[in-house]
Amino acid sequence: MQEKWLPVWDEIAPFRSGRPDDERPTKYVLDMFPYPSGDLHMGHAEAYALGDVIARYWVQRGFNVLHPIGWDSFGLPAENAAIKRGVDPAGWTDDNIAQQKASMRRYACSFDWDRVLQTSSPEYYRWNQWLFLRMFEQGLAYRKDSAVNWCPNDQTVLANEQVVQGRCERCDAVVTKKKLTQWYLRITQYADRLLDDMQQLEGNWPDKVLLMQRNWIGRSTGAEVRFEIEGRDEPVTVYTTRPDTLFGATFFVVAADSDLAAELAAGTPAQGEFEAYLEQVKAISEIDRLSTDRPKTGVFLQRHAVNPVNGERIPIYAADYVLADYGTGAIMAVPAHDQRDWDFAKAFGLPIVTVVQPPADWPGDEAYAGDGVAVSSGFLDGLRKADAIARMVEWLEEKGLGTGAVNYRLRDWLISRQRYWGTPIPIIHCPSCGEVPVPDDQLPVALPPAAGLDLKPKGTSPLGGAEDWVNVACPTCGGAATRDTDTMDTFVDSSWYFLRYLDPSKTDGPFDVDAAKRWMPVDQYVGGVTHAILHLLYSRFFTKVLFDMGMVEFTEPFTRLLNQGMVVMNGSAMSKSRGNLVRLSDELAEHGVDAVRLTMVFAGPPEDDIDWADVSPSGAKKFLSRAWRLSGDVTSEPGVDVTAGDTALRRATAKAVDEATKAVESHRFNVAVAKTMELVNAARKAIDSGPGGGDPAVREAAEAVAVMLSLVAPYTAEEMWSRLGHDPSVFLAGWPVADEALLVDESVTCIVQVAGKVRDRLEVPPSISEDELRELALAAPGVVKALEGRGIRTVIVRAPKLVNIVPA
RNA sequence: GCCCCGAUAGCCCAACCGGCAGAGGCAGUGGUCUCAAACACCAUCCAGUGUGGGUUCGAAUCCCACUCGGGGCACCA
Repeated sequence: MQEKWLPVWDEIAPFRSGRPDDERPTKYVLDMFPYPSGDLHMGHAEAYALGDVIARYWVQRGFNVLHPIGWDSFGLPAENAAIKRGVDPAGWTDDNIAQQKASMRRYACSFDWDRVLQTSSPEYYRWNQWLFLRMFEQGLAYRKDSAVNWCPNDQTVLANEQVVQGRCERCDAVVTKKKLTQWYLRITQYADRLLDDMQQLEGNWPDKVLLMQRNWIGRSTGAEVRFEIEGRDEPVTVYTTRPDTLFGATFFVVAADSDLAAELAAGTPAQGEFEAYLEQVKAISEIDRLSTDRPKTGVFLQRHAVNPVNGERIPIYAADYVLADYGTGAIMAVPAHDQRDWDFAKAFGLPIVTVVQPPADWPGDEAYAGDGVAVSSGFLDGLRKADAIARMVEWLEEKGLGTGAVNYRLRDWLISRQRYWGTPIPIIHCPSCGEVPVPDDQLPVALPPAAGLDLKPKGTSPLGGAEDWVNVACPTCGGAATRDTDTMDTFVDSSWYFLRYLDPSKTDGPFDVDAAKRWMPVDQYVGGVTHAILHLLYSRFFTKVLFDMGMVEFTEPFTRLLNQGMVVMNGSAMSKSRGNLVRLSDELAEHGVDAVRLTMVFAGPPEDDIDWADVSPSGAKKFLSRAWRLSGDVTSEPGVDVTAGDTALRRATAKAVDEATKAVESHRFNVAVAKTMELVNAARKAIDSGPGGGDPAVREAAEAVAVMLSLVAPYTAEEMWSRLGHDPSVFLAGWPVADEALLVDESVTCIVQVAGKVRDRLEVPPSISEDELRELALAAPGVVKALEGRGIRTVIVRAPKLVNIVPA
């Protein structure tokens, strides 16, 4: 069947979305683009089957649907594979893309093949560079020197987001810290908008994803407070969410790995001890550092700060439980009301002063962080937490000692990577002019050929080895200068690709601004929950930057988001090492494309994982042939007057169509399939033991089945459509419309309960009045019997479906 | 440790606003067809909704507590 229909579909191109005279309303359905690391696998098969249902549904509903695909083709896996096999990453990547593309076509995805893109092509990454330069101009892209996450295995830096539990997200190596000068994107400048604009997504994105994004951004409100330091001209500012506990601050802690700590320790008797401690801190892996039950360590720096509210001298410690890159890298410690400070105070024998009254039954063996009345706090005494915070901020601002402040967990996005297979950063370093952007008309800064370069990870970018490429004249002064040798994080590529699809071959800009007005934002995005934070957050950030640049008119790129689950085998993720890998190609060979797709869609709700051991592709295949046989048993001609058909079957058809429609729109695709199965069963019955295959209602049902199946099983549906006497393609046949009149039942079965138990049933017209129904119910034999002369307390009537009689 | 989600038949899953627990499928059983088998078709078995309370005329559905499973966050001051 594949050989038969693929060329026909190529001819018709039912899913081409770029026709200029197309007057259908538009929809943009987007599947997350794949990484070309090999052939498609089961996970792809699930994701694309689900995206396809949505895209094909809207086409059937008469929309001009943009459903594009491309490849996220830059990145470490390609490079690592290329190194291992000693081949060029470009060639390797292109081979995989060709293979995946062929598989997608066989899998009959409704992609618009006129809009394909791949991020590793210079025509694409040129615009990464262009966007980077626009951000550079606005100060949104900048270079800074700091301790960064370093993956010793991949020999490259990682964004905060790519460190999971202290390990490299990709290779699981334990991440270390390294001091480097790196490029960052100032995403923190958009933190508030990233948070607040989530309102638009509420209800349309999974709650889970919104929650994860909120947590990731981690906005907290509090105050910055200035502490005088003895023997230092400048005060040191700390950030706290609990300014109401300022009277309870009994010591002061600076992050051991901060510059401030080194400065404060310098020249004190504690310097030697501090330096030894710092060495020790650096030696601890991120993993150990992150473990929360680790005992508190630190060094007294032999210096003191002054608590601004009461003038008390408090000792300054350097410790590693304070983070250098959050807030100001220094804190006021209030052991009575912060568990970490409590633990530290206990370890170092520091005083603990209660300034918020805990409840009477508080055991007092740990910090009390809850609400309560302020005590021993001067002007705050008697105020509850919220009021005390407000009062303290007011007081600090009056005295010029501090101010209300907001902080974020979110850090700026580190985008430099010391690897080859990525977008070169379009900056030239000139000894006299500094960081000079590559002029737009010299873009793209193309990657030098991999041949001759040492791609093996060694801590510096392989591009540094391409001397002809690195050494250039400074665009500003013409003097000898060098190119930046780092490449961009591949998440840059995927942060705006959805815009590039609008005109993937555009040469005078990253995307077609007018087309964006027509198509964007994406109506439905489909992809795995693995990208819940990274990719989605970055895409949202880029969209807001583009909005500020006036290039787009919306602030959120993806209106609705569907996260499909994973395909697992026997309860766990498939992997070669586990030996539970199911190969997509094997499944396709055994059951066929339609059966595999149907299995994916029918397995359960799309967001649930599919355990391949629990589902039945052979069952799916059986159903498809059952549906297909229907089309052969229809003996009436196309266009026959269906209103003359058997009413019972017509009702069944209307009901199935109606319910399947609702199910598809609410993404309960498994239910939509079940309704289609139901209709097939009803039609079968009508043919074998009802009015027979010649009845027009049977044709109506079979045609509805063909169209409904076209979302999931395109080959079978097209074959059915053809056997039913129609020209291709069933994809454009139009979604069946349920006749409203047929949806109203002639009579309804009314349940009559006595004390909540069903005692009788009545066949009543749907329009029956409450009073009428009450009377009928009270007279029903089952009711009379159940009551046995008992009195009646209440009768609850829910016409026309239910009556509940409560006996006295 | 904190937060979120889930638990319905042997299995995967349905069940609208609280109203007959079953739409669909897998597996099973019995039958029709067949020389026989497969296929196909027909029929049929199977749970009272994780546990314990509560609200209600009525709870799978709402509330509380717990158990188990999955996920997220985790020295962010």
